[in-house]
Amino acid sequence: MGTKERRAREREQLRRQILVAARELFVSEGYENVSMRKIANKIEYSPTTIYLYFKDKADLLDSVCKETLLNLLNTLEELKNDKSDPVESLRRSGQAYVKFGLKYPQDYKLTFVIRPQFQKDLGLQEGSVGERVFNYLREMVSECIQQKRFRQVDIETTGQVLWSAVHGVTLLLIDFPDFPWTEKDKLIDTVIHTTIEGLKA
Amino acid sequence: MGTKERRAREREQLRRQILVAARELFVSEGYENVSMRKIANKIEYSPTTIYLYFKDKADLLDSVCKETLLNLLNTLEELKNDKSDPVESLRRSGQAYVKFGLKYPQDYKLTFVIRPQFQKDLGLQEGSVGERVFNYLREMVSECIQQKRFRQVDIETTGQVLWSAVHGVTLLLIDFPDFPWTEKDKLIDTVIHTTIEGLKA
DNA sequence: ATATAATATTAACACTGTTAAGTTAGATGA
DNA sequence: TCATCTAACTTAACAGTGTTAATATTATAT
Repeated sequence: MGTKERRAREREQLRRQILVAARELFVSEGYENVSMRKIANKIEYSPTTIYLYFKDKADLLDSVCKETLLNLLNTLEELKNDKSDPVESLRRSGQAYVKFGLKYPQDYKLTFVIRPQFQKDLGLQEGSVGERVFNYLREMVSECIQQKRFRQVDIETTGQVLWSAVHGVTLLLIDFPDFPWTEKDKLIDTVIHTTIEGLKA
Repeated sequence: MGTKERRAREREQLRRQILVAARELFVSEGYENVSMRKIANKIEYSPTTIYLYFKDKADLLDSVCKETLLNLLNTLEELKNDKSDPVESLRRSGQAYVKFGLKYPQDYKLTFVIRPQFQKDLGLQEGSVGERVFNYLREMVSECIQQKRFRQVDIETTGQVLWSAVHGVTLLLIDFPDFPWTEKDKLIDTVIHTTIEGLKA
């Protein structure tokens, strides 16, 4: 009597299919240029079927972004083996963060700019992926402080400062591609280096 | 024979009326929730009249944002009399920038996030207001370097680093109001202070 | 008064997100 | 086996979108 399980599996499969189609379209055409009908066409279902799996378009976006955050978290945690000095670890994490944003610029914008516009009250709730990402940052920072490599600043503020820096440079590079930037990698390096220098003991 | 002038004046008046109505609605309801019909209703004209004054909705947004940039520029240039030490001047400019963004969060997002999404190729063209804002930053930075208060870094990169920092913290505070931030002013201070410290000689 | 130019409106097109009602197919129980 | 029930999906519709073309109105110039 595995029919119940099979049904559940099929259900999950279609849900994923929708999610994949939605992400592809959001990324290639931009959230506001993607209609439920376009997504439906892509998966060869009627538009209203999507509503059996997601509350509305914003919910669809929400799910896509949660996946993105999970990908970001995995990317960062791959660096955790790195047992070099904590400041160098933090620097690499910053690099990885920006690199992730520039590798998937549309996903990054969806997650950190578009989503907050539609989904209010995402204040990093208990156990969310967003919280886990920020916890990662906290650990990195905490290590630097414990080892007296940074001056005695509080962990929260320091984490937020670092986040501001990498978020800022990532978004600027994405949003103003025609601005006469310094060579990209140099700019990213300098942003991270400058911030870290400013935090040192 | 001042009828031509009067007509031109009236034309400009209506143009401004549209612009004001559009900004108010964009700010209170968000760009994507504002329809041409809503704007038209507000000024008691038919929707299509707007198209006699603006190419399309994106053009309307564009004009609103140019105004915002001008306001930002004026806000910053008021500080120019400030003949205190150049590092302190720069710090105050950073403060003013973030403060402006938080005072008009929707306008800030329209200008620095929404507009680039619709208006491609705004790479800081010759003589634009955006260029003038960045020039302001260049001057501030250049003064710090000339007086040997910063180490010998190139002006462009330094400017971009500072912009990244203030842009980042501004957007984060706007987009994630429910995040457990350090006390706002302290965070802003720390972001700017840290960046400047990292640039010092 | 009439022709001309500028300005504004009406009607329409092809879309949008979303809901309510209706249909179909497969599993369940007798 | 047959009726029933239920989950999955679709059709039709609503009120709204940006934008264009054609039309109407108004004010100026001749």
